Amino acid sequence: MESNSFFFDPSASHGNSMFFLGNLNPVVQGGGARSMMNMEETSKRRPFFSSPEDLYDDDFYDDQLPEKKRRLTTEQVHLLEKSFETENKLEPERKTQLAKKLGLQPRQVAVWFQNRRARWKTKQLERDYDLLKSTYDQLLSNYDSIVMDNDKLRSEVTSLTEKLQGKQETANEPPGQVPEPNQLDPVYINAAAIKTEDRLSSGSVGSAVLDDDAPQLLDSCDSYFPSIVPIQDNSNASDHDNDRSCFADVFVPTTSPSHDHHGESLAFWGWP
DNA sequence: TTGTGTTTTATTGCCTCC
DNA sequence: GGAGGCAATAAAACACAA
Repeated sequence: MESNSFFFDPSASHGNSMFFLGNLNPVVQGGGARSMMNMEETSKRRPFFSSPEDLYDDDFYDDQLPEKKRRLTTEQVHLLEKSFETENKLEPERKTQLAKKLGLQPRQVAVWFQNRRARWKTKQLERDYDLLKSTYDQLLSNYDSIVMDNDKLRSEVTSLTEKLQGKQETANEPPGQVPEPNQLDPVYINAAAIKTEDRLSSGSVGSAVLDDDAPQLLDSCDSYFPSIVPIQDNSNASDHDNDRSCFADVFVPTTSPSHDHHGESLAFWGWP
């Protein structure tokens, strides 16, 4: 099985387990331990899982490339992936079983799962970010079209108001002849319609002209999107959730995602 | 071939849970 | 206090463009 076939031979007399787990060979350690090595020590480094006997074996030097941090074979990775799909946490029994099956140290299996969970979490974060971004973009586009509609309606109201005032002035011209408003007159109907509509649409500038009794709201985020801003109580949200924008609460998922075997991410986002 | 960026394997240190 | 998880990190292995 290629150059690293010894991975699959747990019965081999290398004593790999002790050699690896017992840290008897500092030159094969990674991370901080390695960083402390000088150049001379580095040049003497031997492959992973080599036994003291191997180090004196010429054939060993022929067979094994120096400085090897061996990757798992595709078969090993495949089996580990399958196992990870079933359950992303590793109970001691399963770890031992998998290690035996793969010819790896239980520690290696545990490390692989640890790293795999980290990779999965990163991917999940990317997916969540993409989802949030597309939701945000869609909301932004909706907001823009609503603003445009609103501007259009406002200018319509203004022009109709001006027309109405002009008509009234013309009608008042002959002294002593103040006609009763004819309820069938299109102008009257229009004005009444505007008045009703204006009451329904809170915060229109036009309402100030037509109806001083209508509620006067500030032209703010709150006034135009009352249903968006305070959707739900976020009192138990984390600290960084408190500095939210007008749209922040819109991103609350409408349904809780189902708990799958990767429940870790759900917890990460604070979902129950 | 070589420089550089990415992925994978592994360690370390800290934290939490039992 | 030991076991296990996670974040941060190192370093080998790998991919790939110039």
